[in-house]
Amino acid sequence: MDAHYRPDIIEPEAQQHWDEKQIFRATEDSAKPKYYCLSMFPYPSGKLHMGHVRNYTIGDVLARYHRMKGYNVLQPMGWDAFGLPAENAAIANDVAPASWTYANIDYMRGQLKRLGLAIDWSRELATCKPDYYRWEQWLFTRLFEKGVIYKKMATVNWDPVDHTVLANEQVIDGRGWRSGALVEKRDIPMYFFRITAYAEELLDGLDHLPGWPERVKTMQRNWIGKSFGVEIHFPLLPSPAGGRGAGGEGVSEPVLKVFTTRADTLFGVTYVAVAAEHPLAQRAAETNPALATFIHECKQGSVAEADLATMEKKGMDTGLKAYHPFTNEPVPIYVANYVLMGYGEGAVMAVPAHDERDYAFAEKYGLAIKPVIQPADATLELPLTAAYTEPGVLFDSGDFSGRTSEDAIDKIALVLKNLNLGEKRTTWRLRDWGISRQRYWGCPIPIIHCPSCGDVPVPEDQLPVVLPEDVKIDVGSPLKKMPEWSNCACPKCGGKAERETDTMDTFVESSWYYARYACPDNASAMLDARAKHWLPVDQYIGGIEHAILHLLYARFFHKLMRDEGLLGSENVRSSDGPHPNPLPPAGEGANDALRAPKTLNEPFANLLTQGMVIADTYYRDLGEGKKQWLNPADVEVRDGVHVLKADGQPVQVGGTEKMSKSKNNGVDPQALIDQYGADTARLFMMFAAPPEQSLEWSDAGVEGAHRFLKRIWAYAQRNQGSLSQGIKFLSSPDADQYWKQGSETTLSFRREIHTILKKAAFDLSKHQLNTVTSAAMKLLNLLEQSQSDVSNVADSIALQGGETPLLLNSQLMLRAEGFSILLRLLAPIAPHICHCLWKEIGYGVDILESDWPKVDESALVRDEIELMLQVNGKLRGKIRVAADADKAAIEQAALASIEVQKYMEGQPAKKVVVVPGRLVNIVV
RNA sequence: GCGAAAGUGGCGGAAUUGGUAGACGCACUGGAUUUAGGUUCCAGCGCCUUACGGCGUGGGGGUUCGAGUCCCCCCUUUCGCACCA
Repeated sequence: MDAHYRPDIIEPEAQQHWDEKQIFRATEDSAKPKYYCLSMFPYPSGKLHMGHVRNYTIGDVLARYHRMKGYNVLQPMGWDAFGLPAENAAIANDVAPASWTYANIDYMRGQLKRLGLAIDWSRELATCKPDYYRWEQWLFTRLFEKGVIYKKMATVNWDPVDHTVLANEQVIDGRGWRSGALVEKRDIPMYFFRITAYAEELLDGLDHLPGWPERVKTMQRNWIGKSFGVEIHFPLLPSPAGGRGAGGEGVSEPVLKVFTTRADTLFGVTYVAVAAEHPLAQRAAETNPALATFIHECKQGSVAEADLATMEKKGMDTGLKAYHPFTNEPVPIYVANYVLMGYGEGAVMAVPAHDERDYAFAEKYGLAIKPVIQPADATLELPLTAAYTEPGVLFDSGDFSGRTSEDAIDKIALVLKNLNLGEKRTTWRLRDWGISRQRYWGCPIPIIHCPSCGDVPVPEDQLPVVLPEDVKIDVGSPLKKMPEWSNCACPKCGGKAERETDTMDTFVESSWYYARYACPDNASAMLDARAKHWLPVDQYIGGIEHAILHLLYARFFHKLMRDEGLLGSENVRSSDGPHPNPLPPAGEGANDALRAPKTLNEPFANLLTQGMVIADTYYRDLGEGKKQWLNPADVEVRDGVHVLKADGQPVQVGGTEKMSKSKNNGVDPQALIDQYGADTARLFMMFAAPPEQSLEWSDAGVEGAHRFLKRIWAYAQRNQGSLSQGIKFLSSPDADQYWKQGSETTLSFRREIHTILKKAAFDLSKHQLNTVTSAAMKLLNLLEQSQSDVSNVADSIALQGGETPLLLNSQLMLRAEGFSILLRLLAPIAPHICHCLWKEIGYGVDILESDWPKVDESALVRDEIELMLQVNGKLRGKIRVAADADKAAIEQAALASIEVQKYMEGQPAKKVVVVPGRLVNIVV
């Protein structure tokens, strides 16, 4: 054994051992229960960042822990390889997106391997390879034929200078990021997934995901946004006296349809507002140049909802009127920039008295504000100074006055229905998923446009539609300039036709990769029986930023694949059933596996959303509001001042922010691993913060983590002889006898060790890995303290292999047992050093094959316990009582305590609260 | 703007889930070892106070014998908002 801890030597050795034994290769034929542990796959941006290291370390710790607990673990890895950055890099560096991507993958794969992750690399996949995306195209054609995918117009950001569609990210302050031109909205045809058809199921499914964080489920529920409301028709012509109702066959009275969740406020409507794209607005604009100009203005700006919601609310009167369905009074129709054509009916009824946005709009344009709702137990103070948005009781509302909001909504809907002027409706905030992208580096949409047959899906035998990789990129997709690629024959009529040149949203690839890992080598089917074996994913780990979109799309795809019969027939719309691979017998820590039933119609049974990695920022003012951001690695503290290492001059300290290129505060994980080794990097990441919280980078913290590993190494090195002696006693048939002969000190050390282990097992079940790490540190502290309990005599005898006095056996056992618990507890977090020491000391050949340490409950038993004494809730003292003392005895002992009597000041106890095992509170 | 979370020493964080606030680590201070730097080891370390003691978990209020934890209001920060991944 080397005298010094040398990660540069032991880490490659351990990794070579795992490689040669193919120890992480997962097979389907194991008798053990399966555990599919998946971390979100990386986009191959160039090199790993700290967020990756954190994500994959968390996943690896859970994978290794479950392996030691006796599960058949699958942990795969792949590449989310299509996407916008490859096209930007291609323009910047004059390389093809494909070769840039493949080079990045090769480099990053090497980095991941250097981290020592327990990954089954035989299942690696990259979404930009035809053997992956061909199945996405295949599924697309099936869904297109089923009508789950359809085409319609949709609004995008249009750069009028570059003549390209822009991603929201590429719109900065309403302008294109390269051209600087004011962005416009433009309608183009796009393909859509009918995700709204699954809205109900996606919503209900959340109730069957106990292993998901509550906040993620809440966010998804709100995103799906089921709301019950009323569709109301505002006639566009005044009603002839006495009669209303349906028009004749196929002919209907012209109406303006709106949807509202607050039908109770209907009598407070003072105007209606329509989107700029609404047909009514368009028609009015034909004869109204000012309105036409305004509508054109509304077209400016991005389509991002955050922009739409924060922009100044503007509107203009169309001059048209709609007629109140009950009072028949005319109300003006406004065009408003905050009404979205793509949402609901593209029109809203406005009730300024009871809606904040409508109130502000009415104030601005001098529209009437008519209150119709008041609190149940009070009257409104008039005139209103702000919208009253709470439900209440109706007044000034015709026959409905006096009803509560809830009651009125039902009644109003009923009357409207009888008049054929509306009805109750359920609406969803969720919109269908538009997946067409006018970009090159993505999966081609497998559609052929034929002048006579229309949109024809590419037949199965012509798949995949291969994306040409050897291209030059400038502005716009090269596919649109490659007739040799896009010209083709119509599969139906054989006539001249053209391929679709749009590609798919990269979210499509990441919506099903988790299933393909089960069978990445299958060239004849998207999924096979192996997918049925491994799914659902038992533990999914990734950033909280994916809480809504990616996780919702993946859940949606799971249901699509199920309905295609791809996940095994018994998985189709079935309820819970027995698990084919039962859990190992319940024991300590058994609650850690929230195992999913195989029939769960969800892809991810348990979800862990890790926080981001943040770091300090430093900058120098360059004047004119410009800042030069300096990397933390180049900054140091001299005499309490932050200075740049290069010139020794002070720098400004910014905030602590997410590691990013723009703030230049990223710390390169490679440098960290090169300097300290993978185990230190992993240990620091796990220790510095609980997985779900953000993690603040700290060089000093890394030093601390490294110091701990060095201490472990030194301890093992120093005690090698007595540890192997202890191992012999532990495995001897007399072990129990030896424990019984242990000194009080030895037994109390052992009690502490097992208490720490028990707490660590509990923490692991909660995935609270920072306190598991601190448990390992506590164990080493204890073992070092207990050192003095074992005499030097014992050490030298043990080292010589001679007989030890009986009294010392338990002390040697304590060391050997404690250290073995420490190594096994730490093995998932710092696998290399634990692998090496386990073998060197002689615990066994491979720590991965050892059992997870068990708590010896008999070691936890104690005779006396300490109770806190409180007087009026304030801590005033402590007493020791027998562990089995009853309440009366405890109360008596507490009242007799000198500290308590001092603070009672002779007053009688009003009440005595005894919390067994914890405290006594005396109220005077 | 809407939706969701988080605020605890100088710092990262812990608190057996309503019962000893500050585990573990970092930083710092003192000491030992070392020619020195580094390393390693030992001790101390919430704030105020000479002390007795008091105060203390973003701010304000409430429930309770007892609140970091539960409820209400406010402030700040972070994440998401459908074409970044």
